[in-house]
Amino acid sequence: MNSPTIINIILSVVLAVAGYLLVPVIAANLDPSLALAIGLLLGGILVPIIGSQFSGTSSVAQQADEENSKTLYVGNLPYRANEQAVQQHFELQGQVHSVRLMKDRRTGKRKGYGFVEMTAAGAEKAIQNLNDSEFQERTLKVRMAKDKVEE
DNA sequence: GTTGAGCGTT
Repeated sequence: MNSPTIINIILSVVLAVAGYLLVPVIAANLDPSLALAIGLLLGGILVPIIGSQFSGTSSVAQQADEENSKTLYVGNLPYRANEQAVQQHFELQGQVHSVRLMKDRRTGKRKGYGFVEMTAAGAEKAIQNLNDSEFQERTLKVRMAKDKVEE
């Protein structure tokens, strides 16, 4: 479950060893220990980027909270609503991890719906309290999101 | 600058 942490360590070591072995070939007069340091540095920079491509998480601190998080589908949002307002609205029900308002990739115009990721307890409360409730003159639709691995 | 059912992001 928490394999990203282990994978990060392994990738860091692999990159460090690779740097240790490759640098003498590239620059024969360079200190091998310096190559090891460069390898570790590359690991520290690249691994979080690579890891985020797989798990969607970039911080170890977030993983504990994301373990029991659920994604809500929120429809009928007003076009003028921004993520901050939506997040503050849902935070009244529980801890909000992320808010994604879907917009057209070309024009950037909002499509009027989005996804709110929050704790399981907060998600349940949000559905009960925020579904069919008023938000900036609009009646919200709040449900559990499809597909994505939940719970 | 408009619109109004829906389930998306590398």
